[in-house]
Order: sequence, then C-alpha cells, then structure tokens
Amino acid sequence: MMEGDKYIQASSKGKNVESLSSSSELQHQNPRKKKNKIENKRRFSDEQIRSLECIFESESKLEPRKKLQLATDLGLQPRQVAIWFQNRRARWKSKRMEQEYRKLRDEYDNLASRFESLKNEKESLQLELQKLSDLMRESHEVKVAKENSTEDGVSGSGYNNWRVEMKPSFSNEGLEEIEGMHYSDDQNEKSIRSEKSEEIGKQVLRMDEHEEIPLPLLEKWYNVDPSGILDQSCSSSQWLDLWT
DNA sequence: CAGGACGCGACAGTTACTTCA
DNA sequence: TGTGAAGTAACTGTCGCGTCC
Repeated sequence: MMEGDKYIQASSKGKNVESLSSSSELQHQNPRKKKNKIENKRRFSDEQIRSLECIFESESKLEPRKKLQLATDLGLQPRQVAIWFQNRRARWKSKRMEQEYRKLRDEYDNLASRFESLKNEKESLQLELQKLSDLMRESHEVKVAKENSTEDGVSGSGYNNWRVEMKPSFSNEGLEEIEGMHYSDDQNEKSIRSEKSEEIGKQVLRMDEHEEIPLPLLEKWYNVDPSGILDQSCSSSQWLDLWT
C-alpha cells in the first residue's frame, strides 16, 4: 500500500487529515467548524478539469500510482483526485441513467401509439365483420322464408341449424368438402343442401380468381364467432388493457 | 483451515459552497 | 442586490474484498 493511499483512506474513514489545511480536527469538529472548513473550498481550474476529464475519458478508475502522479502533476492532493473521480463517476452514471430513461420512454411512446392504431384497426375490422355477418344472416332468412312459403311441411331449417364441419380449401376438392355440409334436419337436407353448396361453390370459384376470401365465407368455414376470432387472436389483451 | 480484525477502495447519499440567471 | 436553482468539491456511512494473524 502506497503512502498516498494511506492518506486517502485515513481521510475517507473520517480520521485525521493532515494535508488539508488544518483539518486535523475534522473528525471531532462540530457542524459549525465543519462549515468553516469547507469555506476553503475552491473550484478546480479549467486546466485541472481538462486534465482530469482527459484521463477519465480513457479510464474511469485510477490506479493508486496514477492517482499520485496525476495529483502531483496538477498540484492537488491525491484525495482530491480520488474524490473528483468518484464524483465524476456518479455524474456519469446519473447522466447515463437519464439517457436510458429517455430511450425507454420513447420506446414506450412508440409502442403505445402502435397499440392504439392496431386497436382502432381491430375495432373497424370487427365492425365490418359484424355488418357482413348480419347481411348474410338477413339474406339467408329471406331465402328460408321464401322456401317456407313455397314448400309445405318445411320447418326447423333456420340459419342457426347450419353446422359447418370442413376445413378451408380453394381447390376443387374443397368444393367436394363443401358438399359435405349437412343440416341436422334430415327432411330439408336435400333441397337446401344443394342450393347452399352451389352458392358457396360459386364464391369459392370467384375466390380462385381474386385470391381474396369473403369474410362471411371465411367465418362459415372456420365456424367461429366473428368477435371471438379477433379476441382470441389478441392474446396479449390483458396487458394491453393496462394501457387503456 | 476457519474466522476475526483490519486496511482499502468504491459507492450512495448528503452537505456546504459557488456560480449564474 | 437578493434569491433560488444547478453544479460540484468534500464528507459520511456502509459494503465487499484481500491480507494477516
């Protein structure tokens, strides 16, 4: 252990500090004496600060030998150099934390605005899906009512009796599968089934041309609740709710 | 080898002073 | 000219690590 470091440690432990202008009373002084002591505090010169900053750039911690050398070069006490480095590290750390905080805040803001736009998009899609679904239901009800008026003994063949048990497919085999759709009401199965499959088949054929799937058809294929599919896809809704 | 005492350096938090708007 | 805020040198208490006995 070097002489200078012993000096540094002695002062940092609150023991006598011989080198700092009559500060040997430091440990036992009352607050008023301490205040008088610190009145001697002077800011370092620009040149001293420049040198210290220059060293700090390359190494934020000083070896004892280097500390002594630097203190000698700058006409400072080794303890002053040590304290300057400590304070400098603290300033650097708080500055860095401030930067990191700003960065995180920006990221959060970006994420929040993206979430907001996705939320809006989801709502409009849900709305659109609901409209199309209603449209389809109405259309079907009109059709069923029409059939009921022309055919006697037809009952229980409402839209709600449809059960779709097929996977989406855009090929001709897919059409075959669509043929596999069936009603729970056997009596109506034949007539309605052929009509239904023909209608959907046409839609599928059109899809082949445009590569765009009509939403009601999609809904039917997947046999899902239109609001449900979106809700399920939003698996992170719980944490997202925290934002709103 | 375990463990207590001690020295040392670093850090967080605080104080007191200086500077500046 | 007084004042509050910001910057900073210096201090205090504490902790972890290494060394010695």
